[in-house]
Amino acid sequence: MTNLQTLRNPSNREALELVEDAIQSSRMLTIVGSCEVDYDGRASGYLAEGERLTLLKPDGTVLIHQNQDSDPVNWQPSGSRASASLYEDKLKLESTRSSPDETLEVLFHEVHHASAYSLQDGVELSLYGQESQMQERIMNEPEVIEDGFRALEKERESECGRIDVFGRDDDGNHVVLELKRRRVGPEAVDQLQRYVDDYRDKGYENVRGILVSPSVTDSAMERLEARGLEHLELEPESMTPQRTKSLDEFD
Amino acid sequence: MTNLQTLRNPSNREALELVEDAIQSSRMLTIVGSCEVDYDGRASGYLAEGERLTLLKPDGTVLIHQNQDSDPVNWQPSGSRASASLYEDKLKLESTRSSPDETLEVLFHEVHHASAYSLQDGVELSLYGQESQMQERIMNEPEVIEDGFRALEKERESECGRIDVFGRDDDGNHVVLELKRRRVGPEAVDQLQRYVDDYRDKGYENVRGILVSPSVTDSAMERLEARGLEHLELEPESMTPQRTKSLDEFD
DNA sequence: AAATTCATGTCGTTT
DNA sequence: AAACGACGTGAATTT
Repeated sequence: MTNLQTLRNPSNREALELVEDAIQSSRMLTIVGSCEVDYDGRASGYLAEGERLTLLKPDGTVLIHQNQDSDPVNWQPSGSRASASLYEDKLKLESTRSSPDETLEVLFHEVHHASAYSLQDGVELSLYGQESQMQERIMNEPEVIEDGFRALEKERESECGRIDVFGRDDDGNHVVLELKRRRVGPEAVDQLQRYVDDYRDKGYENVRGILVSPSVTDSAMERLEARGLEHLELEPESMTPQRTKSLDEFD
Repeated sequence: MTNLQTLRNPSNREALELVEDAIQSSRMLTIVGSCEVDYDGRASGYLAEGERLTLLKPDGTVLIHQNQDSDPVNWQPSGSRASASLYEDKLKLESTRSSPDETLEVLFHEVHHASAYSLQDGVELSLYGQESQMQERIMNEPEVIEDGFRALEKERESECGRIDVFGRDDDGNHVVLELKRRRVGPEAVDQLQRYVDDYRDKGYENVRGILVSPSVTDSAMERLEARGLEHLELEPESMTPQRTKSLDEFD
């Protein structure tokens, strides 16, 4: 890694120089110090003075992290534009974006530590066990749904969103599948229902709706039954269908 | 701030010492270096070697950030437990959690910079413009919904979730309100419908459902009309109801 | 621990 | 830019 710069207990003026340099040269920047934060945009917020870690990325992302929690206490998403200045002898980091118009102001009373990094990283994460992989599996092996099922199309358009998988069963019924990678509640039933409604409105008859997921909550199952919709148990990770009980397993 | 420790281009053995010390003493830790990452849990993933910034918080949170994006490329949420070791001369940071069982392994080939911080911060964010504030406003000033509306209860239980606001109108109808702080699509209509269904199932008659939000999409409006549900325009931030047209504004 | 919902959600994709 | 849905969503709240 080239260009690692660090300041320990700098004056706010020294810190400003590093911050402006990091923004200019598109380097990742960390600032640890005592600050207060103002946010105004979709909502508005104020965070009184305290010690936090602020991260400014080359793409404009700003993250302010406290001692706890995955989520930053304040932030600005990628595409925002940052600038720094001195305000009453304090270091002010300002980030703005548009649509929606939002501003984030971080006022550092004291900077304890600031660093700028040039990170070399072109690698992307490979992730397994997503809904898209359930979809591929079903397109390739439609029999995991049921004998005689034919998967005709994925991402088929409807009036209110895309249908994960559309197909036909052995009896010639149309079948709408809604896939979920994890256990789901009644909102997933309603999502399936929207697509089924849509095809019935278009004049299709004999439309079955099947929710495909590892499991569903009780209230989701009630709602499925009330609407005449079905559930099929399927795991995303191993992508193996419901395992039948072994001979040693009794009720 | 007490106890700021920093290592620049340390050996992996030196870095290990700092990491273990930070974990032991519950300090915030940043590690910038070249690493590969393995994740296994609800899904599984692999991130090949590259330079990133890793953040380990005192509460067990782990965040691995690349040059871009708000979201970490890999992470472990708060409550996870971290440990460090040397593995084939490399620094291995391992974090595990249970329910769900998940493990994250960060293998540093080279550490460029590592720092540990004790952050003093007991302050919480004050945030305005949330749904809960729309709710309070409506409980206090029910006339923002309509003349004669009485707000009887918030967070009232139903079979499938809590109703934001439950009340009665001037004609004695029961009224279910679903509040949203921003523009919403058809899924919000279905959420409202679930609560209305539930009260009708319980034998209530004359149940009105009103979606309260700054605006709705076209498909949401269609679905509202098809279901006989209503929409009321209300902003979360200023919390002022839909402004009536001034005399200068014509169609 | 399970269920439910909000969120300044963020992010990807398509229209 | 708007709409729509997935996400290893996270976080809060209640049962």
